[in-house]
Amino acid sequence: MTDMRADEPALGGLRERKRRQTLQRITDAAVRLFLAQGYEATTLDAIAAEAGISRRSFFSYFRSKDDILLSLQGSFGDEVAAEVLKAPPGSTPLHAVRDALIAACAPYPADEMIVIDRLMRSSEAVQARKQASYVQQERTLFEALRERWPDPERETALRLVAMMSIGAVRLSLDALSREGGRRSLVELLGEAFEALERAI
Amino acid sequence: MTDMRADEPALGGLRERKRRQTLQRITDAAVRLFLAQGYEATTLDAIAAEAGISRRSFFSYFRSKDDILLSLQGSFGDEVAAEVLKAPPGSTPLHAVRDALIAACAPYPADEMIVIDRLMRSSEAVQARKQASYVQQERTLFEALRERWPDPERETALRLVAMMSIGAVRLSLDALSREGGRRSLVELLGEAFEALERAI
DNA sequence: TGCAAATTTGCACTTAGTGCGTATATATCA
DNA sequence: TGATATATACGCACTAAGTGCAAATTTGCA
Repeated sequence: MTDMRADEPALGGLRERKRRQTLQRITDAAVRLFLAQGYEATTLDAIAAEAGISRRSFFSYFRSKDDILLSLQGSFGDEVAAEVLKAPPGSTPLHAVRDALIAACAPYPADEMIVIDRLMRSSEAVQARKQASYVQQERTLFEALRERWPDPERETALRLVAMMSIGAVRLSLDALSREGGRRSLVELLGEAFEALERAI
Repeated sequence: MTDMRADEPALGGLRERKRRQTLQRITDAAVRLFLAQGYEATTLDAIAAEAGISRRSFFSYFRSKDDILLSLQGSFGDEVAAEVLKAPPGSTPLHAVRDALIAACAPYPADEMIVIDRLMRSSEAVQARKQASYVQQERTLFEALRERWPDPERETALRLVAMMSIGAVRLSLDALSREGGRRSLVELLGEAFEALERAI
């Protein structure tokens, strides 16, 4: 389990490294238990024990049990927003977002996404917070779009682009889970945006 | 506080009537306390005491503290869906939804909506579940649309219509709160749909 | 009135999450 | 290297939400 790659020579001091390791250990332990016994049935005591820390210390890594699952989502929204800011001149907002999204999704393996999605559905509270995070991502995306196309006249239109794009992500992820991964997320996203453009 | 109107001659038996009264008393008590001390600072013990019931009985009226606030939203989504099913022949899906939404929103007073919205923002969990309820409403709306326009070819387009419509509701409610009620929800909804149609 | 069903309640329990004080490990600098 | 500051880990006691269960009370109805 020596997880240090040659090209990442132990970033930060020992303190930071240990912290990252512990964080990973907690996440791994939690996901293992969630898959084995279900989310609700897994107590924080069990997770802490499995990760080899005290119950109290858990809360210096996560604010709540829900946050473990939510952290699996990563900082997807920010990546997309950063990409949108770099959209080449002449491109349309919708195309820029589509390309950014597809580029950002491509690296993630579908089966992992499906597992995470299934886990998240097992808790109503987590599921709800996931929906809320879409709204947050929509906001982030809108801010990026407004910075890239600052014309005040377009503001409402950009709000709609953000809304429709995040909506497309949502519909695509739903479809991915529904279909059990028969088609890739990139493919589904492409299709969703195609439908979007046909409608427009 | 005799709350019986002449045209509603005590629906149901005494049991049902008392139950509705108690439900109302709990809601009133809770909202009063939330406004006075804030959501998080108000305990279930306090709500139960204020409503004149035991803490244990509270849970035979609401599944959780969050549910009190969520219940204030009403069954908006179902009303809209029912209205969409009755859309006149020849109307387009987007117009049908727009009209249904505007009709359904009209009766609710803006200031009340703003108060509820503000209360909901005071709890992250409640706010999250509110976003989740939008997703649910989107699903309900889509089902209604598919029933009214059953052509399988249009299914994806109808999914998008549902998404954009609920999105418009979300953006309009946000704007209502942001503007503090200077413009009515009906007006804001109309504007949102106008922008939507311009984009299409 | 008397019996069945629904409602209310108290009590004990589990779990999530917080505050606080202390011990221990790591970082920094002389 | 050693002293000191700082971050981390932990134990303990606490609050508050939510559940299961069984007894007590109230209501519906014959």
